Amino acid sequence: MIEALSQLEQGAARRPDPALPSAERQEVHRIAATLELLAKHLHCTRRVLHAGDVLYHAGKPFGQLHVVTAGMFKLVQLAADGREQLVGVKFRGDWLGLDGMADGKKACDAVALDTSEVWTIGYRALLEAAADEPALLGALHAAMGREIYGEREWLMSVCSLPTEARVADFLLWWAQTQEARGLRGDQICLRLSRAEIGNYLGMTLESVSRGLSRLRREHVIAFIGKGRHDLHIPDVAALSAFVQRRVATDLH
Amino acid sequence: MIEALSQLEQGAARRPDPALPSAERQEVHRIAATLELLAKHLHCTRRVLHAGDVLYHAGKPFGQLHVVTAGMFKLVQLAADGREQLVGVKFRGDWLGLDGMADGKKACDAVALDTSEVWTIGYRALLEAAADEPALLGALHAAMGREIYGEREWLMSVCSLPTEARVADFLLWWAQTQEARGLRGDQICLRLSRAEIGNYLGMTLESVSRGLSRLRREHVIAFIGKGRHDLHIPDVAALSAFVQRRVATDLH
DNA sequence: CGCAAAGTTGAGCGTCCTCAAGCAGCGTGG
DNA sequence: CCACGCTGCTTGAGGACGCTCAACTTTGCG
Repeated sequence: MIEALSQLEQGAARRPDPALPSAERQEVHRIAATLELLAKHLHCTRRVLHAGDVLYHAGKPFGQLHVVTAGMFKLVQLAADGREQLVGVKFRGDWLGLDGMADGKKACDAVALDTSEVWTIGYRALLEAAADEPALLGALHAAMGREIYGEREWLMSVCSLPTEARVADFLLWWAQTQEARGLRGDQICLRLSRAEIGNYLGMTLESVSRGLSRLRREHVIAFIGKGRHDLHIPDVAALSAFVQRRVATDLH
Repeated sequence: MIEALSQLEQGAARRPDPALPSAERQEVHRIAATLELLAKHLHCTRRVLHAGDVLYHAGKPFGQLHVVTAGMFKLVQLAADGREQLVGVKFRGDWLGLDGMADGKKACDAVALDTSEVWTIGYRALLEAAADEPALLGALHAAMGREIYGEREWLMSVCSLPTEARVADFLLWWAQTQEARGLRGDQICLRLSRAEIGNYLGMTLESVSRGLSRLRREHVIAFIGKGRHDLHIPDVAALSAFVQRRVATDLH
């Protein structure tokens, strides 16, 4: 049981350091190791979804966990009073369905944003297999810890950054997330509408549009092709600097 | 291992306890059962802290988990650029230190807001004990699931409610949280300064003050005593209605 | 009693939202 | 093939909400 902790307790040294190649490698490796672990000890049902497909709906009984192996998902939470909130965007290596552990029911919808693949595993099966291979638990717990930490980071952005910086910070996060997974860190295919981004960022779609336009005008980003969904980030550091400038002036 | 799930998977079904009136009793019972479980199977170090005492600092190596048995804690996260964010307030039954599972280091500071008690357990010890009593894992996972869900709920408030409603929603959450734990649901001792509340809610301390004043003027809340920290909620439903009114008009 | 710290309240202003018009991409059908 | 309409995006003008700045009040503590 002790070995289970190696992954968890040693993973430590990592801090979000922009574009450090080693950090990138490490994340890629971590994900690959986790998937290998799952494949080795569990029966993983693999499923391919296309853009718009719903992996699960809120309210569905909990019992399965999913790991994204390719593509992207959005998580949408619905409040009793009808408010709808985009609460997360998930990439390769992220786990889906963790929120259902609270009360046995999924708390949100998970919808594919692109052609995606998930591996589905039973929660019970995971626990049973963990008796033999405790590292499985380590992987689950690390995923949950990342989920918690990531949401807090996000809350900080929403609470402390003005709209344009929030848009920039969002793109920065997206780019770094992709890069950490071995994908291109300088190019983003936004598969969310302006309205969805605005919902996620706590602003109107017009503000998102204005923010993106501002970034384009300052040559921090550039649109690719006709559509306004694919964009290029010539210099990630410049994007980061854009955010920091707003923080600094805001803290006065 | 299967039995471990009873708590998790059936907890959803609202345990049939017709005599006991509310979800309140259920939550109280759940917490008591969890604490009993921990005490029975683990060596829990009990520690009392006073207002201002730091339970742990960010960056400290992960290895221990804490369960609040009395009092209240705040969680403060510090960003690399100096921004400080209050990311949570924790009461009896809540777990502390879960965020450290992501990368082996605590991600935030935990500070007692009042005279409080925590039970501290080793993560390794928990895993080892879970081999005999799988319900321990169920408790841990449920706590993490609640953490994730709660943060998403909070994100929704911050993103979709105007300032005054956010203040009201915050008080409502606080009152309901207390009530669910068997404490008074109509009385709140805010042990946070206006500045801290503002930080948590993503607004300035002046806006918090104005929001509270507005609620007092409309007799939705009332201050108790000289200090502006203790307040009374004559009608929780009215507080809830105050929030909903803002949602409705905002959704136009 | 006096000082420091925290909270309240008001006035002015800036950011962001609202409303509205115009534009671009794209599928459909004449 | 282009007209057409639909949807989503952009941009502008005006206004409202919330922030800034500042004065004042209250509380708590030596």
